[in-house]
Amino acid sequence: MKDPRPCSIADALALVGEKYSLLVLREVCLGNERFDQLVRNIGAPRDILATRLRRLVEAGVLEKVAYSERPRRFRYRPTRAGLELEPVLMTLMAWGDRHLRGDDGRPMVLEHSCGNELVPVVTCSACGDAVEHDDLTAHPQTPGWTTAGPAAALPAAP
Amino acid sequence: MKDPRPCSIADALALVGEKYSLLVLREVCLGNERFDQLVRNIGAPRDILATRLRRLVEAGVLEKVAYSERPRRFRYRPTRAGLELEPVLMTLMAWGDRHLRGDDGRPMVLEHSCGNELVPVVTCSACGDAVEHDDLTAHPQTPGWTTAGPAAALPAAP
DNA sequence: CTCCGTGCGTTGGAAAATCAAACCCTCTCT
DNA sequence: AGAGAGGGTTTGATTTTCCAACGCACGGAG
Repeated sequence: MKDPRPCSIADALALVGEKYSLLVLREVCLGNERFDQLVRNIGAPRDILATRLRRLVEAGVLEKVAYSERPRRFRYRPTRAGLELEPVLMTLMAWGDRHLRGDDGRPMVLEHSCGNELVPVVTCSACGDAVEHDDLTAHPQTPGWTTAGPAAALPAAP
Repeated sequence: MKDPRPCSIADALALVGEKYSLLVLREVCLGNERFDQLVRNIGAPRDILATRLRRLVEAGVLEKVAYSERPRRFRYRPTRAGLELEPVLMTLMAWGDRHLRGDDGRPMVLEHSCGNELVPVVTCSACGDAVEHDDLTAHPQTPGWTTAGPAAALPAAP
């Protein structure tokens, strides 16, 4: 996943965008932290899951903790960085609920501590308003890149 | 990507979780809607990109619109459903900014209409508070599934 | 002690997806 | 006629995925 455009979305996806990675996060956030639970609940091949887990641990998203010596058994816990991926999961789930099923009911409902069913809304931390597409302006920080592309329509000849 | 657990996160990922799909969304949301722009800005092989675009169009996330007859030329525009994936992109970008770079500056800054740099926060639409992991309780809606797994620790024999 | 079951992976070979480069077609411009 | 842009498709090599089977370390039952 090499992306010509410098971009944190691409960088994040290079890490957690591989097949099953976000589902691993879903499970550990639900409290299912053991290898076999992950295999059963995600349906991933064991070898692939092992590979993903290694990567997520080395990236600091998960933590491999022994919950038993002799026999040595491990569980995978989300780190702070891992927990901070939950907003991604929530918005993804909300999108799936809205657009991928025809009111046959959601397969999972999240309850917020306020007592209501969680409907996640992305807001601007500065003004508190819900963020709409039209309210955004993108400012690339890398010289040579615009929102349109690399040195957009390069004018001068070499 | 068959997931044993009934889950909108898995369903959403089955559609937009393939390599490059979310980057396509990023580009069209930035206004880069032509095939060649997508190839250049994403760095995907042309054939794969063509495949992804077909899938996203047929799923109703993108719309293929001719912007020129003779020669026939197309652009890909986000539908309403496509635009509603932006919260996913925003939270993903924010996460990447926070955890994947050591303050060498973000590659892209989004400005909100309120005049401030956008820092996206996921809030509960009911109470308006920012959502933390510990504030959530999961309620599976599918009989046979708990947060722990399928018929968690099946007790009775067949 | 031997067999069974659990937990956590690794191994091997077949099947599928990805990749890069080349190719094709349709127009336009010079 | 030739060159170039736009929008893909084809080809063949390289990677990944997949899945079943195996390995190993233990604990308990018979």
